[in-house]
Amino acid sequence: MMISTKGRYALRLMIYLGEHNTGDLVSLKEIASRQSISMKYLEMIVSDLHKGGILISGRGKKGGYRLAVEPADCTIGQILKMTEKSLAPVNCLEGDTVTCEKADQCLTLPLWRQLDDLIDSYLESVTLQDLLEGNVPDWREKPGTGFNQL
Amino acid sequence: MMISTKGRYALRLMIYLGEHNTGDLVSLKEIASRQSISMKYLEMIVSDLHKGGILISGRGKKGGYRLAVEPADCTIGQILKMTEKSLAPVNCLEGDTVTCEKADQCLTLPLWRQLDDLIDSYLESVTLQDLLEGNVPDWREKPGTGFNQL
DNA sequence: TTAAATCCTAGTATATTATTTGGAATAAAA
DNA sequence: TTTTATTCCAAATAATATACTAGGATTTAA
Repeated sequence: MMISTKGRYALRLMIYLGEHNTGDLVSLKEIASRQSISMKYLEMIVSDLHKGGILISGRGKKGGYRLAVEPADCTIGQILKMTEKSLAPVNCLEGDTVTCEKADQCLTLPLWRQLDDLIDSYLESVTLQDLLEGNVPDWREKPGTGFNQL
Repeated sequence: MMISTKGRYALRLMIYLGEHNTGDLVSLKEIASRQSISMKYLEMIVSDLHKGGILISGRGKKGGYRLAVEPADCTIGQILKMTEKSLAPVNCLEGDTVTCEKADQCLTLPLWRQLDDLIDSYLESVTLQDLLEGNVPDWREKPGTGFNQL
């Protein structure tokens, strides 16, 4: 499994805020109880998203969070990259450069690179808005359009 | 990371056997030393591949392993499914059926299904022969052909 | 001044992955 | 027939990563 509960919770949180995108702040307490997620765990997740700049927060009583971006401008890839350490399908591709000394003779590395690129491209092609609308793009559909046209 | 060292070692082992595909048996000792992998760890991996029917083994002195299939008929997806518990990108999709009670109202599930299908399709589109030739298909190339035509 | 919230750091429990240990069974070679 | 080199099998342990909790400081509206 490549995407942990942390990333999945982050998505569910972003969806919740997208569904309650009125301009008012929503408290973690509310989200935690509605989504049955530990509030303390959510705090850590929200912290990542806040630092990533896609959430606006307000402290003190009546504090909480709201989206800092338009759902249509926020990709799933962006969200997951803020919360997951890495989206790479293999260890070899974590970090910016491949450190393995056998990299230049490795017959599998090109495979992992392709897979990594494929996954990243797909996740960057889907937006929060798509999820909110229940309109997740089908990668098989309409060859030459949408994802296949990237 | 979705693919563990176990799966990566399995691929490297299959590649080694593909490169020494003479009909003779190759011992784990040889593979372990050439690939710098613990022999005892390889034993477990080879056991999975053997049970999966893509290796032929011989016991006793002069024993070892060789491919039971043509490299062109053996997909990377097949190999990885024999060694990895699951190739699913999220927990939710492990096992045959989705057990989550909120599955029918989950706005993220369709996304995970698409991603899972995309990954599986790509890994099933690449064969051991492709890796041996250094010919890993580029999913972006030639829209409507190869992977894009699936 | 109180209450309800964010914010921050660190600790712990759990699960998964990686690897080792120890040996039985088999078969070729000496 | 004994030795040696191998596969085969089950279980134990070590290392790492993930999930979650604890405790409290800070902020702000009521």
